[in-house]
Amino acid sequence: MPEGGWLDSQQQRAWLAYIRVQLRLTYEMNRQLQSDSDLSLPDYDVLTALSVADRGLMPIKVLAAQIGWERSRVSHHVRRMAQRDLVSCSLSTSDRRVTEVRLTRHGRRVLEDAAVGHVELVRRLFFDGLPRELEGPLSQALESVYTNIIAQGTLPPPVDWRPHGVSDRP
Amino acid sequence: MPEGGWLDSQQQRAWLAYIRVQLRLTYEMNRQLQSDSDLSLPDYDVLTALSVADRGLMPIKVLAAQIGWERSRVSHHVRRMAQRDLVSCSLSTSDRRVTEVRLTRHGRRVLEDAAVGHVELVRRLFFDGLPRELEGPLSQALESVYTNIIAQGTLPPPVDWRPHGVSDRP
DNA sequence: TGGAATTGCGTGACATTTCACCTAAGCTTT
DNA sequence: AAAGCTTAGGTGAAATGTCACGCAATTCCA
Repeated sequence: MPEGGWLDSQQQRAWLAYIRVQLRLTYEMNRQLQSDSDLSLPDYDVLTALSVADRGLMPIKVLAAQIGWERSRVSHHVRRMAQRDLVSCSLSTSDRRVTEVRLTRHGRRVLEDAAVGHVELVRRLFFDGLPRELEGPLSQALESVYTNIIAQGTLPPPVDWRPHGVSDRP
Repeated sequence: MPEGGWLDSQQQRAWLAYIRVQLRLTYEMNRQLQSDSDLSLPDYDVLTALSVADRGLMPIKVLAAQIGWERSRVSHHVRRMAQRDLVSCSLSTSDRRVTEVRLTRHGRRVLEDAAVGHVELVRRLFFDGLPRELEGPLSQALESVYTNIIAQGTLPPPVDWRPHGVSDRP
C-alpha cells in the first residue's frame, strides 16, 4: 500500500462534503421521481442508460457496468420493467448467450416525461447552490476522480453514456 | 418555477461527472467493505453516524435524517444490527416515544477496524486522482451545494456529524 | 382537564437486491 | 468433435428496503 494512514484535513473536508451531498441528493431524487412519475431512481438509471445507447439497446453485462449494479440485479430488474413495458429483452443473434435490453417506445416516452421534473430538481438542489465560477473547477475535479476510478477500480470502463438531460449538442 | 428547461452545457458536464463518480464509487465501497470486513456500506453508514454523535447515541429519527434513510428502514436495520451486537437500543427517559440507538463497545471496534481499509480505498480511488489544487475548490463547491440542499430539500438539517475517518483534530 | 392532533416508532406485507449456484453458448485444445 | 474452460445470464431463497398502517406518548387548546 502506498502510504496508509488517514486523510489530511483538507481531504477530510472534501470527503465530508461529498458524502453529505450524495446521501441527501439520492434521497431527494428518489422521492421526487417516485411522487412525480411512476419511476424509482433505479428505474430512471436504467432508462437513462438505455436511452443514449447505440440503437437504444445494450447487453445486460454492459448495462450493469454502466450503472454499477450486480448483473443479477439487472436481470431481475429488467424483467420487472419489461412487465411494465418500459423495456424489452431479446437474444442477440450474433452471440446467443447475450440478452439485449432495449428501450420501448413507451419507455422512452415515460423517461422523457420524468426527465423534466428530475432535471428541474437537479437544478434547484444542485446548481442553484453552486456559484457559476465553481462549475468549471467542480467538473474538472470530478472528471479527474472519475478517470482515476476507472483506472483503479474493478468495474470495466463504460462505453459512451450520459444521464438523461445531458446531450452533446449545446 | 424559476426558469424551467434544460441544463446548460457547463452544467451538463458537471452533472455527468458527478453521476459517474457516485455510481462507481458506491459500487466499489460496497464491494471493499463486504470483502474486507463483515460490514455492508449501510452498516458502515450507521456506525459512522453514531460514532461521532454526542455520547455515541442518537434517536432513530435523527439518525435517519443524518444518513438520508426512511425511518422504518433504520428501524429494521438497527434491529438486525443489534442482534449482531453492533448497536443497542433503549427508550429515552425524557420522552418515552423515542428510541435511542447507541454504539456498543464491540460496534466501535468493528467500525475502527473497517475504517482502515475503507479510508485506504477512498484515498486510492478518490484522492489519488484529484490534483491538490482542486481539493479546495471541490470542497467549496460541494459545501455550497450541500448548504443549498439543506435549505431547499425536504430532510431536516443535520446535527453535527461527519463520516468516519474525518475528525476535527488535524 | 379532556379530546383531538401530532410525533416517534414498530410491524407486517410486499418489493427489491444479493448471493450462491445453475445452464447454455462460445472458445480452445487435442 | 469431445473435453475442459470461460463467459453471459437466469433463478430461488435469504437478506434488505419500502409502504401503509397502527399504537402509544406528547402536545395543543378549547
